Amino acid sequence: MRTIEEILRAKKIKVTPQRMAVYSILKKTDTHPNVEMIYQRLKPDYPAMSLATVYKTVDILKKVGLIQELSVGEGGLRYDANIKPHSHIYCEVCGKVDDVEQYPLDELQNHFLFEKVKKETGYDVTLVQLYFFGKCPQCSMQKKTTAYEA
Amino acid sequence: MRTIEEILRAKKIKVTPQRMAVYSILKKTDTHPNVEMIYQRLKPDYPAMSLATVYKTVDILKKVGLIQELSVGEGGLRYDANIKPHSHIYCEVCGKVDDVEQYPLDELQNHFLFEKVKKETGYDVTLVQLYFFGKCPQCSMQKKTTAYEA
DNA sequence: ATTTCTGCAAATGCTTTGCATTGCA
DNA sequence: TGCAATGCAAAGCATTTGCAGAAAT
Repeated sequence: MRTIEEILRAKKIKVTPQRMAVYSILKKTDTHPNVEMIYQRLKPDYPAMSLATVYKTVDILKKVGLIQELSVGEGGLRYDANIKPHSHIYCEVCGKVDDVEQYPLDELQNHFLFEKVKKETGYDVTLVQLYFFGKCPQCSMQKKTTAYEA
Repeated sequence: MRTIEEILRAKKIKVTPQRMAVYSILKKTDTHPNVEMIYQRLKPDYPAMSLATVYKTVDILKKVGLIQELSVGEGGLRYDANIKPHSHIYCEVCGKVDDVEQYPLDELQNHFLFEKVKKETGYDVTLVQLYFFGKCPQCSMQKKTTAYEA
């Protein structure tokens, strides 16, 4: 089991406090933050940290395979340090993203399915993402108080 | 079987040439274009058409349920008039999006799975999207001629 | 006649880029 | 010391907005 520092150094990528900080934010949350959210959580401890650095850092961590990128359909992207296969669910009301362990993504992740898809499409398949969409418990409970109320 | 015009009028949405044109572009392609691509294909026949109108139109068609929106991880969004459950595959080299019929998305779309996910997450689940990622046949064949060549 | 939509242009907001300075190795 | 990364500010894009004129019902 290699440390993050070892993984980075092995790829000739310098280990900096900013990079470690971004990774540690992602490692200790399951809220799937986007760049702006990561930046805001970093600010108290790293007041000098630049948003551009967060953009560059998530790019590097993604390329190295330490984090995964999620595209839940908001325009922007979200990040997750949990790289075990698992799927996600997006609340279309509040924009929250939660993990879904229930569905056996391993089954989708397996070689046999990838081969099946390759046979149909001709693509070399390397990754699969499963997204659910709906309304989270908190938003469902919320009494409707908007202009759209019936 | 209601016509698109009827569906729009039933929701008090006016039927305009621009809206019909956007829908017809999507109806006759399986390339999952984004807003800019739709705009470019529309231009020859509708030189006065504005990009803003395309943005507004896909939004309306999506809300009405005539088209679906895809988020393949480029940042932007793509559109598909095929609203039958099916999954998609994205070429990470050229950015092409193809349909995948092979995987039985119906199975994922079914009530039982939605209930299972609801039981775990508490979410009211309304939609599922399955995305594959990889390299398309054309890009695989392409002799590597970039600076990154080995 | 009324209401909604379109097209334009401006505004907004997110992401990237260039570059001097700083910091890791 | 040498190379890479950071932080800043500017630039670059994509998307949204406001509104006057045009079009649909």
